[in-house]
Amino acid sequence: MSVTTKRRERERAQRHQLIITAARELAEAEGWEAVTTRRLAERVEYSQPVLYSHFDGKDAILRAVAIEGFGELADRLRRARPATPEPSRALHAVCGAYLEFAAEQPALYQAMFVLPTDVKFGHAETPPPLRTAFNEFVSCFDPDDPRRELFAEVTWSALHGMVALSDSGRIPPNGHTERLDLLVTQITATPGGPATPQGGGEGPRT
Amino acid sequence: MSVTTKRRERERAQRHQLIITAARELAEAEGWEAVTTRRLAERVEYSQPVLYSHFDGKDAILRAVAIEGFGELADRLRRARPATPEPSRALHAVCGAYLEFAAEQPALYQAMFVLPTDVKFGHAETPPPLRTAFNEFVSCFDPDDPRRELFAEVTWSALHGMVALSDSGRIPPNGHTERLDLLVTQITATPGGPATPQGGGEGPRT
DNA sequence: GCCGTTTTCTAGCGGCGCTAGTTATTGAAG
DNA sequence: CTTCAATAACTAGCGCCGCTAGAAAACGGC
Repeated sequence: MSVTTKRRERERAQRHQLIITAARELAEAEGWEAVTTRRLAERVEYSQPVLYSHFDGKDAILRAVAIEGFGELADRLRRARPATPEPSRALHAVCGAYLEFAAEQPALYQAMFVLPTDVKFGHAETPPPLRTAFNEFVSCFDPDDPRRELFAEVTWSALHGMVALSDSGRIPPNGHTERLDLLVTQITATPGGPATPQGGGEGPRT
Repeated sequence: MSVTTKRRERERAQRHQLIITAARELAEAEGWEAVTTRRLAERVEYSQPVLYSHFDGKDAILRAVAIEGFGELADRLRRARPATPEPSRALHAVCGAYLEFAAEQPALYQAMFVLPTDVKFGHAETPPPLRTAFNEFVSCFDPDDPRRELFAEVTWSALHGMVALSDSGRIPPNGHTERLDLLVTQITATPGGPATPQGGGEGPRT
């Protein structure tokens, strides 16, 4: 392999990343509906078919953006979760970081969790960063609780619901702090409570 | 106004509904991405421009479908919530009905809560059925609790998160029963648990 | 039976994702 | 230094999209 070939491959890799970044920036600036192959090509200063020499199609570009996002989210959540033994605080920190991430980069979040995708979740071929991100939630719960994954799922669902609903204008975003606080309080609460002794098998059984 | 004019208006109203129903059925059968104005026109056996004499555009048709859905959801939730004083059971019933609704008619649900919309939520001009539906959640909580709306918001968010994530293949749908049970248990739990009577202002103020 | 209004249709615009076929570029052999 | 096969990039175009202008048809009132 000649030295020039090497250079070409390097340039090609750079352009690959350039496309991803351009798509992401364009989406963040004007929304995903503005990200067309024509506009994207114009932005990277190449013709349209060049995109198809790097990706299988528009969906693949979107997927690449999403995967990039998974890594960044995982980093962020890991940094947020302090090595505190107190579960409530750790969970609050992780959930807060999640909401921040979604609020700061709504288009990226959409690519990851809203737009149709064929990225496998909870599967064998799930992107490792995605698993890592989810595990940050799991790690906030008691390691001895066999239901900690379930707790993580419900927590994540609630957060995603908040993000999705506020992002599409279905709930006002200013109540997020209160919702976050309430969510964490309730998810870490012990059922039964002082005032409501609903027998032993509280809740309709799992 | 002549009698024939009346007939024409009646027929026109029927066609209006026909378009909405056709859009809904087509979406439910093949997904919203398959609902194009051309296919829709073909289905109602009129030419494409006729759609635009009934609606301002494709978005308006979608909005009409969503509003129809709000009414049906409100009915469903109202029927589900029994006149039980026990909050946990009522909430479980309403949440269960919500998830059923979403699972049975995923495309309708998407039109209501996922696809971009300009329907006003939590506003003055919010469609009444939508308010009604949301109030079914609110009514599950203690009328004396000033935070019952907040509780309803968080509950709804969590449900929506479950629906959205499972609908797009991001969490497996078979865990829904467990997630529902856990959500209701936690949301109706008293924070602090049996051992921690949390004084008056539990949680970081609202 | 005619005419103005209203309704409906045909045809087409610009833009979409994507691709076939052609041109330009380039590294290496003669 | 020239020539040539291979590679890279482009132009042009396909079928589809949402939407609309202008023609054609249907129809009520006289």
